[in-house]
Order: sequence, then C-alpha cells, then structure tokens
Amino acid sequence: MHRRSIRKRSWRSSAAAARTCRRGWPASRETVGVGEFISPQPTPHGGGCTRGEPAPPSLNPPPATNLPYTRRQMPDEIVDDAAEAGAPLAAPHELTLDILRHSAAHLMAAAVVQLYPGAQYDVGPAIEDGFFYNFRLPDAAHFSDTDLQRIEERMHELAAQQLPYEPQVMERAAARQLFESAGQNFKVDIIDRIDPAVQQVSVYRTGEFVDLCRGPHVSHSGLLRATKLLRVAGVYWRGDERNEQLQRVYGTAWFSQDELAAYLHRLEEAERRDHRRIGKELELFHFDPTAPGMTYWLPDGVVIFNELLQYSRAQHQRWGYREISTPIVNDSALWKTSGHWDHYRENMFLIPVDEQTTYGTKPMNCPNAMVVFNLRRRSYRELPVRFSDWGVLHRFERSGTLHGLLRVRKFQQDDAHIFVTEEQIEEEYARVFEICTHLYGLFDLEYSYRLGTRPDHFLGEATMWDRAEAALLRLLDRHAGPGGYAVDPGEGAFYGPKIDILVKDAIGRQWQLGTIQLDYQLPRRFGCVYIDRDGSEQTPAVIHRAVYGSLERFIGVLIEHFAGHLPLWLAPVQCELIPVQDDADDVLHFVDSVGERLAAAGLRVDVNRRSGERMQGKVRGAELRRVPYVIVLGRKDLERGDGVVRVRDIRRHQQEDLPLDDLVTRLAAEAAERRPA
RNA sequence: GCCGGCGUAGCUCAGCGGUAGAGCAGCUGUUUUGUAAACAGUCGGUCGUGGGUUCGAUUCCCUCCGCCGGCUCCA
Repeated sequence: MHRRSIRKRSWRSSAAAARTCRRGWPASRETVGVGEFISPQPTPHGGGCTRGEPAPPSLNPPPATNLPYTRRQMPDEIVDDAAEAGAPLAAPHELTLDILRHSAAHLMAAAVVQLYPGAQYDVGPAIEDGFFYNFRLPDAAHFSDTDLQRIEERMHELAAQQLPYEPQVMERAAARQLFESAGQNFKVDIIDRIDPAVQQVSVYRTGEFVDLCRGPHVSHSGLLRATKLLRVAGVYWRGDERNEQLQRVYGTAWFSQDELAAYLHRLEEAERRDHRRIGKELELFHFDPTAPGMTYWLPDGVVIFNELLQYSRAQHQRWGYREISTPIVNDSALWKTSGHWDHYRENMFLIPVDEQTTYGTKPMNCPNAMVVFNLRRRSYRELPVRFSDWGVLHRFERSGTLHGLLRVRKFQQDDAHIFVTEEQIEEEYARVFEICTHLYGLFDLEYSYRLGTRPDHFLGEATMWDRAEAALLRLLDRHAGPGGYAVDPGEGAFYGPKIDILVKDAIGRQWQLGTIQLDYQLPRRFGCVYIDRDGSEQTPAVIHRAVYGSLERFIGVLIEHFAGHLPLWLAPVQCELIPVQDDADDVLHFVDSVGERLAAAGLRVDVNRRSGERMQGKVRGAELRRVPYVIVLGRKDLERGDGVVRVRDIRRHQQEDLPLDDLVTRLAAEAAERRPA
C-alpha cells in the first residue's frame, strides 16, 4: 500500500529513488557513485538515467528527456570530460540541465566549505528539478533556513567570479591522500569503496574547492546564474537509519532566470491542486489532532467515497468475487499465526484486554480471509475462490510519515484474497490486470507498474520465488509490454513477489496505489488446503490484491489529478440551480420543479435559495465548490415557457442553451457512464 | 522516530517584550438581482499545550501535541 524507496541506494532523494530505472539501473550518475566508477565505459554525458530512462552504460548519447527545456546546445567552452581509468570519453555535445545542476551542487559545496570551515561533503547529485549535497558540519551543527540564505548568497558571489571547473585525472592513491589530508573523510571512504581494479579517478577543481567527480561539468561557474536553495533536511548517511544524520541542502538550477521563475510558479500551481487544501476548501474530510492520520469523512467526502465503493463492489460481484466482512480486532493468537506479531507488531494498534489477552487492530485483511477459507473443506473444483473485503484497517505509521489522505493510519482497501492452484496463477493475474485497466481507465490516470522481487529476508524456498518471479515477469511483458514496467530488486513482500501500480501526485511524488501480491506462505501458515482431483490435500497459493489500493489514497490522488473537478459521477453536488429572483414564489417553484426533474434522473442537485446573495455571487460560489453544472433560472425562463435552459459547464468553461429534457438525458448518461471529466 | 520550518478569529494571513489586526466566511439590515464577489453594520481570538525568564510574554527559552518539507520506514 505504501510508497517504497530503494534500499541501499538511499543517498538519493525519495523523488529520485521513486524513479527507479528500468531493470534496476542506478537512477543517477552521481559524482562519485561507486557503481559508476567500475563501469568500463562511463556514460559520456551528464544525463545518465537520472530521469528514469533506461540508460545502460554506453558511448551512445542517452535518449532525450521529455522536457523540452532539458537540453541546450552546449557552449563551445564546455570542457571535455576527464576520463576515469584513463579511458577518454566522448565529448558531450550539449549542456544538459543535469550537468548544470551537478555543477551547481559543486558550487554549493564550495560555498559551504568557505562559510563553515571544517565541513565535510559527502555526495551531491543532480536530481529531478534540482540537486542536493550532503554535509557533516563541525560540532554536529545543523543548517537552518538562515544558513540557506547565506550559502545561496555565497554561491551567487562564486558564480559571478566565473570560476573554471578544472578536471584532473589522478592516481587513485594520490586522490585518497589529497582528500585525507583535507579531512574529507567521506571522499576517502568513497575512494576506498571503488572497485580495486580502478587505478585512476578524476577530480574537479572549482576555485579552492576540489571534489572527487567523474564530471562532466560546466566550464565555469558564471553559467550558474539561475540557482536557488530550497530546503534543508536531515538525512542518514548512506540512507541507513542506524548511521549518523547528515545535513542535506536541496536546490534547483536552471539555464535562465525565466526558467527558474517558471519552475517556482509551477510549484505554486501544484500547491493549488494539493488534495489537503482542496479537501478543506470543499469540506470533504478532516484530520483532528486527537486522531492523527485518521480521516473524518465529511458529508460531501462520503459521497465520493461511497460512489467509488459502490461501483467497485458491483463490479467485483460481476467479476466473480464474494464479499466478506471480518473483525477489525482479533486476538493476538491470529497475528501470531499470520506472522504479523513478529514482523509487523510495531505497526499495529494493540488493545490489552486482560492480563493474558491482547487484541490487535488489523493492519491487513488477509489473516481473516484465511480463517474464512478454512471454515470448511475446499475442493479444487471451487478454485479460484475470491474473497473481497472492504474492512477498515489501522496501521501505526510513524508520526513524521503521515501525509493527508495519501499516508494515513486508518483506511479501507478494495482488498481481495484469491485462493488459486499453482496452474491458475497466471490466468488469475491476467484477470486482475483487466480489472486494473478497467478501473484506472475511468479516470485517465497515468500509472506504471513495478515488480518487487525477493527481499533479503524471505520465507519459503528460493526456487519457488524464482518461479513466481518468472511468471510475474512474463505477465508484465504481456500486459505492460517488455520494459513497460520497472523492476525493484529486493522490494517484494517477505512472503512473495509483488506488482505495484504507481501514480504521481500534484508535485510529482510517486505513490503506490494498487498492488498484486503472490503469497505461498500465509495459506501454509494457516494450514489452508483444498482437496485435489486425486484426493490429496494441496496448499493453494493466495493472490493479495487491491486495485484502488486504499480508498483514502485513491481519492487523494484523484483530487489532485482533477484539481478537485471530479468526474460527474463522483461530484458531491452534480448540478446547482440558482434562482435569479429568490424572493418570488413562482420563480422558486419553477426552479424547484427543474431540480426535481434532475433529481428524478438520479442526479444530486442543489437549489441555492439563499437570500441576501446576488446571483453572480452564487455562480462564483458554485464554481469555487467545483459543482460541474450550474443552471441559472429566472422569471424570463418561466415566462418564455419553452423548456430551454442555459447550463454552465464549469469544467469546460462553456455555456449552452438546450431543452431541459436533453439536459437531463445528457447529464444522466454522463454520470451513468462514469466518463472522466 | 530524525533534521529544518510552522501553529494568531471558521478560512487565508499580518503583527509583536507593554495583555491583538485585515480580508473572506458567519450574523443583521437594505437591495431582487440574468451567469466568477451588491452595500452597510456587526459578532468573533484565554495568539496550540504546559512550564520558565521578565515588573510584564502572543512575542524570548524549554517540554509536549499537531501540521508542513525532507530523511527513514512503509506486507
């Protein structure tokens, strides 16, 4: 259900981490990434696969990104890349934003070292929309926002000096000595981690600042004229919580001030789509300090929630699922059987009942599905058995991780557990993919698949995993196309590999929605069996799957995707009627009668009879409330008596005159067909 | 949980060592309006919580709670 980042490479930002490169290529060519140094043919170009394109090491130019402003003709003065390991690189032909940003990271480190003598710098790659650098400050000091301003000012000064970026190839040992004598322990550590076969490394000098780096870079700092530092964060060294925390500074860099301004403007626009903001404005949901991460669904939000729920329920019934509803709390005995007690307890809300008994609030539905399956003997004839369960789940997520509807502690999944024979796995997966295609197709959502494979700590035998992973890869190749998905090594569930469906929020953060997981362990732990054709007992496999994922997260994503302008079938109020004369009984009657016509067609209608507010004000209010259709009716319409109304389509910014009958038919059809906005 | 930031009226925010202000919303009145804001008046806050410093704290310091951005985590 949750966003996962990549272990062991977590020096990247979460945004970068989420952009897992296809087939497991590292997602960034960082200054000093160990993996890159051992590459016999380092990428000749700063772009690498930072943006997530497939980018195996190669001398070919990497593919262009889809951002039109990513590339620029490279100025002549851009120097050739220094070659590590003595291998000359092809000269980059263009100055990319990645090169620019990586160079900005160097400049920032240079500024920090000047301003904070004794600061150590660790790694500082270009990332999507910017760059960062990690530091350790003397006396374990921390950066605050005012430090950011100082650093940024110094960067501007250094940029004005047009300091050259000078590459230098060094013997590895010499480089080690250089950094050791400078007290740059991180760099020494990085050199020590480089493949022993590599004998030469390159460094770049910018003024007095020197960094271990394979380049390439801008020719001089004067090109860094549009940079801005954004925020500071504490990050664990090498991404491991057990390590010390370093200070990371994030910044952004662009070719021009105009582009920088456009980027900042884009961030502001995204903020307007933020589901937390819209949810508050439209009174869809609420989070109370007494229940962090646990949604209060307000009346209009419940409409959205229930529409999604009802539709999915009805569809799942058609698709052969039987719905069950199971307890929200179970005795710890259940969680011990399932393995949650050992593997997930710290994420559960526990309820002590008496001295001997503790209940656990369910973080997942699966164990109870096992209980239901086991209620009687099962025959191979009835497989696949599909149990859907919309139960309320609670997970004790760490306080710093909550995020509106997108990361909550109480939620409902469109969950189901499918008991299958080994032979049925592929076909059943294909069916689930069809469901995904259908449900996501309703919203014009852009989504991607990701396969998580066997983690370090796993249950069962490796051969079984290999077989399961191979099957899932086949399915993904068929369903998403070869390469049309990402592979995240080691990111499977501990009981089986999984396929996740990922969608981005307003500012590009990636979230996991749906998940399709293959599980051999849980049915075994619960002793689930079916009687096979030959009379023998067999253990079924179980497919855990949720398509929306959680209703909460899905709605959060939808709100951002549509900026609050939901498809008609989900809109809490679908049509608002505004009387021009709100003190005239005959007009009000007329408006009411039109409202009844629409309501009779199954539409959610509001008649705005508030007196004291002018018609124009009501139109504005309806617009702000994202009511999809607004109809203003007055005495003229009543007296004309031709049944023609003028309807305002909020989402398309259009107005149209048409007969009421036609309007009713049209809106009812739009809602019934669940067309996206 | 960790790092940084924030918490002032229902909402969005200003203010600041001398016990608070705007716009919108709400309410009342006038207006009856033809497609994104009529006008006037008025109500409304023990400045998140607890403690400390001070003659005096919304303001400075600390604790806790919550929120925001990262990190970590995330079956």
